[in-house]
Amino acid sequence: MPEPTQIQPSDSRFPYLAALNEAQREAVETLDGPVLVLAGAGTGKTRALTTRLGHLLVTGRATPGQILAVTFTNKAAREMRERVAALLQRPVEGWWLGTFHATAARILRRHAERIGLRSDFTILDTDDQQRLLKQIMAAEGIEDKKAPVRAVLGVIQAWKDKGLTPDKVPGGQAGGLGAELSGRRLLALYEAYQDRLRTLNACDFGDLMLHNLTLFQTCPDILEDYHRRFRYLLVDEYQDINVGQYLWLRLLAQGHKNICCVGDDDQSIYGWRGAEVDNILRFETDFPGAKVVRLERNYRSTGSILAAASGLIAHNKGRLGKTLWTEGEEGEKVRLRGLWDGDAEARFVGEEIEDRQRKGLALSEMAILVRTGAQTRAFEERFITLGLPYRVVGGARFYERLEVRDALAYLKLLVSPRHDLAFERILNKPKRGLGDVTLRHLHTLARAAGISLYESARRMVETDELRPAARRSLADFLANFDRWRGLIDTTPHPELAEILLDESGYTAMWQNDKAPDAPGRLENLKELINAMAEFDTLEGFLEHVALVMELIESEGQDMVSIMTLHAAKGLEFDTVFLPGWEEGLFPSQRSLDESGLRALEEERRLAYVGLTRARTRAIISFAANRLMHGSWAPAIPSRFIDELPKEHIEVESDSGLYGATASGYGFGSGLAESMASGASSERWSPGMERARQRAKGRDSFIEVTAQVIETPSGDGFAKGSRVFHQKFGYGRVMKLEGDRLDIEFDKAGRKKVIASFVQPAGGAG
DNA sequence: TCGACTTGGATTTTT
DNA sequence: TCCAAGTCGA
Repeated sequence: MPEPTQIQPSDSRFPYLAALNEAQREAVETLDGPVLVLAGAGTGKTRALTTRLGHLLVTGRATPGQILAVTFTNKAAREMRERVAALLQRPVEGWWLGTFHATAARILRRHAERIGLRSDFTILDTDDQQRLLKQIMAAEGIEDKKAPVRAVLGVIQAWKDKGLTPDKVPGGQAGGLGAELSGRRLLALYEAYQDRLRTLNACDFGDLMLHNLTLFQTCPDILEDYHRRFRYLLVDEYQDINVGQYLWLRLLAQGHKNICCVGDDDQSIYGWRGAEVDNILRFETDFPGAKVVRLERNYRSTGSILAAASGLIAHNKGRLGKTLWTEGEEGEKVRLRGLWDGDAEARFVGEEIEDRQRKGLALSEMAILVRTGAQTRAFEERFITLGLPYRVVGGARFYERLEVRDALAYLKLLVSPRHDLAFERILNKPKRGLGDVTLRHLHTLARAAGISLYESARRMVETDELRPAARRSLADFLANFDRWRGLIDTTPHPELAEILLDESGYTAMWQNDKAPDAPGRLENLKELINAMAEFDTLEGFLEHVALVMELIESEGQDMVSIMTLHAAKGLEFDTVFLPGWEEGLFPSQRSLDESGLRALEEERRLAYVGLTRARTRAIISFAANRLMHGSWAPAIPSRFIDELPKEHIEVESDSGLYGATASGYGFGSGLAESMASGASSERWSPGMERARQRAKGRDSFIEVTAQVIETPSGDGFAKGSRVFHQKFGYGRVMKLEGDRLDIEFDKAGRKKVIASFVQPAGGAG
C-alpha cells in the first residue's frame, strides 16, 4: 500500500531518502499529525527515526528548538544525537533530545517553585528512597518483617507509574499488602513519604514525571508555553511507556498534534515495571486520524531465525501483528540442544564459542542471553577455566557500588548541606564514634526545630547534650566540611574530591581494609574521580550521576558478552546462545504465579527479543537438571521450545538424552525414557523418577508440565521442607497427616492443605 | 560501637 | 549454595 510520496528519491536536496525502503520513507515523510511506526526487530527503526529528525530540520519544517524527542535510555539518546549529526554532517544544537526523566527534570527545574520545590532539588536514587521510607515506616511502628520496605516502595512506585498522586489514588486501588498493611495504611505511608521528599527538597525518579503532570494540569499557562514551543514530538520505544508517561505525552501532544511514536508491541518486556502494552495497542483510538506505518522488512537476521521468532511470537494474543520478511538467505536452522545439567550446558557453549573463534569469528560477535542474572555464573566459571575473555553486561552498575555511593554522598553533602540522606550515610563512614545514639539526638533536634541534620549538628556541638568524645568528633566533622567548602571556588573539582576522600579518612578506611575486594574499591574511587574531569562543575557532575547512572565503558579487548535478555534489547550479534529454556526458569514460574497469562506473553516476547538479536546463528539449549538455590531440581524443556516451528529447528541429540516421539519434540518423555534405559543411571535422582512417571506415555511435555505443577501425593514432602502454594505463597511443612500437610506459611500463617496443592520450594531433590 | 554469628531470601531493573 | 542483612555478646 505505497502512499504517494511528496518528494522524489532523486531529489538532490534530500539524498538520504534514497537509502530508505518504501515503509521507512513513509515513516520519515509523514510529518503532519499523529504517526505510529510499528518497527519490527531489525527493520531499521533507528535509521528511520534519525532520518525523520534530520528531514524535519532540512525541510525547514522545524528549528531544533521546536523538536522534542524522548527515549528511555541515555544510550538511545546519545545514538540518536550522533546519527542525526552524521546525517546532517554537523552537530545539532538547542533541541530537546533526552530520556523521559532527563527531559522531565529539565522542565521541572524551570518551574519547580510552582509545585513547591526549589529548582535545585536533588534526585534520589533507589537506595536513598529505601532508607527514607524505612525511617518513615519505623516511625509509624511498622515492622520490617511484616511489610518489607521494598514491597511498600513497590506499591508507591506503581502508583507513581500510573500518574497517581496520593490524593488521586482511588479507594479501590489501595489494595493492602498482606494482612499486615491495609490499603489505607499504605496510602498514609505514601503521603508521609511525599511530605518528607518535599521537606528534603528532593524527588525520586517517579516524581520527575509525576510532578510534571501536576505542573501541566494545574498551570495551563506553562503547558501552553510548551505547546507553542514543541511543534514536533518524537517518542522511541513507545511500547515501554507507563501510564504516567503516556498522560504526559498526551498533554504535550495536544498542541500541534504532530506526534510520532516508534515501537514494537512484540518487544514490550517491561510490563513488570509499569509499562503498558495497551498504550501502543490503543494508539489509533487515542490519537484520532493516526497513521500507522509498519516496518516489516528485516535487515538483520537470516530467514530461519526470523521464521523461528515469528512462529514463536504468533502464539501471543493481543498483538497488532506484523509479518517480518527478509530478502536475505535462509541460513542455518536454529539449533536446539538438550544437555544433562547446567555444567554440561556451560561446557557446550564454551566449546561452541571456541569453535566459532577458530573459524575466525570475533568474540564480540557472540553473546549469551540468559533469563536471570544468577545464570551468568556457570558460564563465567567455565570461561575462566577456558581462559576465554568475557564481559558480563549489566550486573552491578558502577554508580551503585557502595564505595562510589559513599564518595558521592560526601560530594552531595558538600554541595547541598541540607541533603540529610547523604549526611546520614557518611556521618560514621569511616568510623568516627558517631553511631545510632548520636544520630538519634540529631534527628530529634532536627525534627523539633525543623532544620536539616547538618544544621542540627552545628547547634548540637554548642551544647553538652552529647558525650564529650562524640561532641569532639562531630565538631571535627563539621570543621572539615567548612574547610572543604572554602575550597570549592578555587580548586578543580576532581582534585577537591580527592582531598575530601583523603582528609576524611575514607580512602584510608579502604586501604586498611584487608578484605579481598578492598583494592578494587580503591580503583573504583579513582575511576570516579577521573570521570568527574569531564564535567565543568561539580553540580553538573552530580546531576549526571543522578540521571544517567552510567560510566561509558571503554571498548578494549575482544570479549564474549553475557547478559540478561532484558539487557540485550536493541543489540545484535552474529551468534546468540539462549541457554536455560526450561519450564520455571524460562518462562519464569514466579512471573507466571504473579501475573498469569499476561506474564506468559511477556516471557514469550522476551524469547522473541532473544532470538531476534541473532544475525546468522541462534542456539537454544536446556538442561535436564538444574541447580537452583543450592539443590538439584529436575527440569522440563520450556513450552516455548514446543512452540517453535519445527521446520526451522535442528534438534541435536546429546548422547541419547532424548528420542523422538509421536508429536512435539517429545523431550519431556524422551528425556525420561533415556533415564529409564539407564544411559546415565548413576546420576539418577528421585526427582527425575517423579518426572519420569509423570512423563510416561505423554506425547507433549506441555501436559507433562501441567502435571508437575500439581505434585500428586504428599509423600514427596518431609517435615520441615520448604514448599510453595499458589495462594498462600511460601511456607514450611510442620506436620504430615496422610495426604494433608500442616504448613506454616510465611505470609498467610498456619494452614492445613492438601498435599497436591503445594510444590517443593526451589526444587525437589 | 563493633565484630562474629545466624538467618532467610534468592527475576527481569532503561531512569 | 551463596550472599546480605539482622542479632547478639563483649
